[in-house]
Amino acid sequence: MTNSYEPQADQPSESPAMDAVLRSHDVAELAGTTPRALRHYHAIGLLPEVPRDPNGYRRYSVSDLVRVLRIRQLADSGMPLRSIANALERDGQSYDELLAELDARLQDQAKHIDTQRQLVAELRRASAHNPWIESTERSTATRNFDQDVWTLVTGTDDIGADTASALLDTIQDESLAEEAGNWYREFEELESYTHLDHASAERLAHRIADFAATVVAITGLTPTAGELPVMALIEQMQSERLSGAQKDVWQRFLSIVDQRWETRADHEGGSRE
Amino acid sequence: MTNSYEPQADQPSESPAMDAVLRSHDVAELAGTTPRALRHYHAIGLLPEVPRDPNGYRRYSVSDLVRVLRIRQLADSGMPLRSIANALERDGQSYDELLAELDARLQDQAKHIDTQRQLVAELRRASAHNPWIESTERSTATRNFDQDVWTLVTGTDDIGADTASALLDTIQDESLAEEAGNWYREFEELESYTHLDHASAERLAHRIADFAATVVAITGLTPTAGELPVMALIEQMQSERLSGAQKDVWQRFLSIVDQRWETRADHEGGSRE
DNA sequence: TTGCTCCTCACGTCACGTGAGGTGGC
DNA sequence: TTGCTCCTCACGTCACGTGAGGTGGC
Repeated sequence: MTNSYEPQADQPSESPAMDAVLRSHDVAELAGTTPRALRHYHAIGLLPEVPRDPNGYRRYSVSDLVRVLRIRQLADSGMPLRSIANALERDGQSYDELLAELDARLQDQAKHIDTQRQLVAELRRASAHNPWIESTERSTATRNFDQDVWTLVTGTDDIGADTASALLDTIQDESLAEEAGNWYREFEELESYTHLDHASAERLAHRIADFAATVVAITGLTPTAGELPVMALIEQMQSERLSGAQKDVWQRFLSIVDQRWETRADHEGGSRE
Repeated sequence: MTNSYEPQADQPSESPAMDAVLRSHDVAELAGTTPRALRHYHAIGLLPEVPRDPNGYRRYSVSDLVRVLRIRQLADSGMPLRSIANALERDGQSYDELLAELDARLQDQAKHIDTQRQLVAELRRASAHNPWIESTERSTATRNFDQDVWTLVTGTDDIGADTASALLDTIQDESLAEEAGNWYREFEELESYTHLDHASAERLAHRIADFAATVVAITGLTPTAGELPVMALIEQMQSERLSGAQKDVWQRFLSIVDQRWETRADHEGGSRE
């Protein structure tokens, strides 16, 4: 296609014969797309079929190019192809309404992405500073277990990630971290034992219960957390993966906490309902 | 699944039997998704197959639930499923790098949406105030033609939409709008004529050329725009859609402009190259 | 004859939703 | 027997990209 005149001798006309042929490649390039995309538009009826050359090549007019340009303007703006045909046959007023709707949808998408980025930020924060959970002092099995508990707590809706984080922060407090580390190490060492003698089990269970009491006192949390569905899941995971000795100690720990709590509730004349 | 103990008589164990079965619906609900999605994860190998009940139902453990929760956390954050398996078996350091990459991609997406919204805004501005083009004084054919020229000019890369807008604004200037409307109405009335007598054609062509000279003087644009590829397209569209009389007048107009320009270039001793 | 552009199928993409058709336990 | 949940195919979605296989003009 050139800018020069090419008068056709056989066809006298006052205007020059500007019959240079636009083929799919030309139209596509001018509109910033590909021949394949044009065929796609034909296939879905968005772009009417155009006449063919004897060899089957499509012959586009400038008017066809204009339609393709408009299709691309709207598609590049994020409008789905099946809305575009409709949009192009509207007049100013309702055309603008369509664009307003499109903009609203784009705004929703932007908000959604923003939400996703906040989730990513939360995941990064959680994985970055969870020294208690990530501590390399612990065995792989223990670490995996703790990470899974963390996922259960933060991933289900029962307990907010905030509450869980606050709890972890409390435990990581200097005055508590050492004692936590001590009983947890003992507990971890039971990993490969199916049984434990009564006295040792009771001793460790009480130690954990004392620690729990301290945490409860500091945070103001109540042990009724045991009634949350997610706690049932955690208990079931314990039965799936803890050793016999560990399960024994943990059951004793839970019994002690229950007893103490009931005693206290009686004293205060309160009820747990 | 309840929080109560259900000891199994045949199987003495120190820990309660927490063997409540998690089925696809349970796991899906706890993780905020659907059984169908879980089957999909199995199918693509993201979630290992789990044991079945005699009736073929899948039996999930809490550990399986944990994996699903992690899958959903990442998927909700916008990570594609095929990256998630990889992400879940990494340790802290490289896991965080993956999340950083994810965040970068999300940021790109946000920018893309922002670009799209700017395009929508441009389209709305263009359709909102183009009184010259949208004027109901003109015939449908003329209006369509002008709109198509506008699309060609703004949709291809030759001329910036800014330059085009500035040109339109100039024409819409009060001192020019009336004369523009006058000759354009005359030109439009030739819509259904194939021929026009020599004198009338010359008179109208000169009138248009005078107007063009005024615009050129005001805007400082040079008539070399005729050498741009998009001008060839516009000329071809004229040959596709203008009447014989209109094409005649337009060719005369172009000749007059060319002559005047060459004369002036000679006077100034300049050249158009 | 080789290279280039065009053509028509037709599969693949992404994360499931949605029937279709069938089965097991209340 | 009816209703519910689960199961396995298998198609549809969105806008083309990407070969596969073939043809016409230089």
